[in-house]
Amino acid sequence: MSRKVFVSAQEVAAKAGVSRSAVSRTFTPGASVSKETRLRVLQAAEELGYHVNHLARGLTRRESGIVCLIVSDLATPYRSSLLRTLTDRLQNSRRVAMVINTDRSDGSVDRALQQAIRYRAEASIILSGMPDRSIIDLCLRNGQRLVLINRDEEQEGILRINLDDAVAAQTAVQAFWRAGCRHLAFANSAAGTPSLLAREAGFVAAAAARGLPVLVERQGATGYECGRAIARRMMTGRQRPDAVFCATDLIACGFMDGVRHEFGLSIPADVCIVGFDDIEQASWGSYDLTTFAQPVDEIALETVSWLGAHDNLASGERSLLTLHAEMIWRKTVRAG
Amino acid sequence: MSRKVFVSAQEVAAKAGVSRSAVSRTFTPGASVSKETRLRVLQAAEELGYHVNHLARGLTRRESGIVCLIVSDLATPYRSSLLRTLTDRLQNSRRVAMVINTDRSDGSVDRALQQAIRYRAEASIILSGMPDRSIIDLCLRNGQRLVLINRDEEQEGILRINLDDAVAAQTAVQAFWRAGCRHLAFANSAAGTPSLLAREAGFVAAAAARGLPVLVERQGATGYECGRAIARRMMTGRQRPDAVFCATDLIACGFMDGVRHEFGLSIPADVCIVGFDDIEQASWGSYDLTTFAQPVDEIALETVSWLGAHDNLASGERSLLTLHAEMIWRKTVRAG
DNA sequence: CGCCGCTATGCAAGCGTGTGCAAATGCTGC
DNA sequence: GCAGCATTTGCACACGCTTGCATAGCGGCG
Repeated sequence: MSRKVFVSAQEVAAKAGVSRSAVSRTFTPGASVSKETRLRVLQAAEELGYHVNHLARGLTRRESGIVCLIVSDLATPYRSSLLRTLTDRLQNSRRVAMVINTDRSDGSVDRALQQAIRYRAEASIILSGMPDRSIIDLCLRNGQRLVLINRDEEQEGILRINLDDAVAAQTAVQAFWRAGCRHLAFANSAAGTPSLLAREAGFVAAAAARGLPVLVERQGATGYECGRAIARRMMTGRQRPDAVFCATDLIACGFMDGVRHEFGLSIPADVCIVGFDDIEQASWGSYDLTTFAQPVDEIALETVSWLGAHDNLASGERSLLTLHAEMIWRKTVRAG
Repeated sequence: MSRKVFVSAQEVAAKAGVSRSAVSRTFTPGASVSKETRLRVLQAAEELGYHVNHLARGLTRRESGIVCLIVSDLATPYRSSLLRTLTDRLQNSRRVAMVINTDRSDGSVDRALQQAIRYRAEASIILSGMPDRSIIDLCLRNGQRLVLINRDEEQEGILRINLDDAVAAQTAVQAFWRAGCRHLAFANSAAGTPSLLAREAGFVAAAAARGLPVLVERQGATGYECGRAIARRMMTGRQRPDAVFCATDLIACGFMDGVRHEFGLSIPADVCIVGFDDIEQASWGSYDLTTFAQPVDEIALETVSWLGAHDNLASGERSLLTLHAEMIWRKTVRAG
């Protein structure tokens, strides 16, 4: 019944009594059509239910309008909120998002990426914490523009968006100091992601500047369970910290739950905590976590605006963007 | 530099010393090519970095391999986990996911959907709670197959996947009853989504079967805040419930935080709680929520398997699938 | 009136593939 | 050696669209 397939520009042209070119031009912004024919075409198109075939258009124009989002741990609060904002912004700029899930470690990632290349995606945005070098190469070699979020890769034609992790870490140290904490610790995962490492290094350095050592713990995959595991280790250790900076809000949530429910300690009286990301759960009553907000909106904005700038000629184009992560004060750090 | 654009089958053919058709057939499963030429083509393709252009292929084959995921509240735990599983499953079946974000209420949704139609997406999967009727129509009218998840639309050529919400609700009532609770309540949002309504109705009916009335509260948008608001209302009301079934885990989390932190009550001693979805946070130490698990894997599996069955001829095809939501026992309901 | 310049339109050549059809090739059995 | 058949290959057209080029129309100006 509705298997009547699709309407082509040809049919619209026939119905409107014009040439196929006229139809094409009607749907091409900036083309030369008279007001009158444009109207007739639009009406005919409306009646027939015509939609420009972007496969064909992409073929001739050599630009597909497809942007590919390469993401791992998609179901994680921070990632999913970034994904939401990006898809929203992209579709508001007349592009469309194709998402590639890199959770599996078998060959399916490569296969998926090749899929994206086959669709001639114009750009890839990599949200994945640790994209293979090979993925990046593949994208570039196939003429895609590339945006890396929180990732360390220096190369031509790619935009990197990072956060001022070191500054944030310093702010955290300062907050802890004012709260009277002198036994600092850092809770990290074993993932080794650049941004996580940067926070850790920044924290250690800022603490050292005040003459404070830092107990660093790295364990497991970035997430809630990792926080709980670290809580167990730290709180049974010889020297209990009284302030811990968690590399991630998820880690912080796990850490807080561990500290409270397994050790009966209270926050911030016994131990102060600061997280990073400002995921939704950080604001929930059970946590009320002081943390640093990922400037998700800004990231998305800068990304699509960079995609919009087609002049990828000058290799001197500003390719590294460092955004600010603002501290959100809640209740897990004692007032100074 | 890498702006050398793309390699076409023509070039591969030249390099391999065969006709372009041979190249095409090499990359078309089931086509007739001799082992020998296939090998030569593959090698040439490898060296040149050739990737079949799916825009062109989609054009002639009249199937794009694109599946469109229409989703609202993408950053929500349940939605994002469903999205993750779906993208994974899709790309494992040689398809690719295009996501359309319907959070904004302005025209951008329609625009985005039209975008998907323009790419000749083969199917749309609607995760959005309340898709406009017009969206559904548009998809169908353009020859897409349609999968509706937790949604009530009876029509030809579409697959509906629902949960046995009523059974779950009945199970919840039973659990509450065994725990000795006699003052039941249902915490719902004002969204009016079919599945939410089904849970509510099922709960009320099952309670009535035992002669128990149910205090029903509907408020705001589905989410954490909604749960907190309802907690405030219910706990200041004349008759405090001692058992509440929350339409969603997010609502349950908000409700629990409200009950605990604003009213100092304890769970499950003072009030038993059951949620729905089994989001990750439900298993966190601060909640340890007894809830019903969305069979996310099963949903994704059924979806792509249905997409794989190309015989959409018989209108009598099984188009409604009711999956089971299993109860996950944790700590928010007293043992029977 | 003739020419210029501008805008609107149509023609036709692509864009990179898939695929039906016919020709070519190779193999088998007589 | 030849008919008969299966397999492989190439040709050429189709898919639906964009766009350069040429042409037609038209108003203005000298």
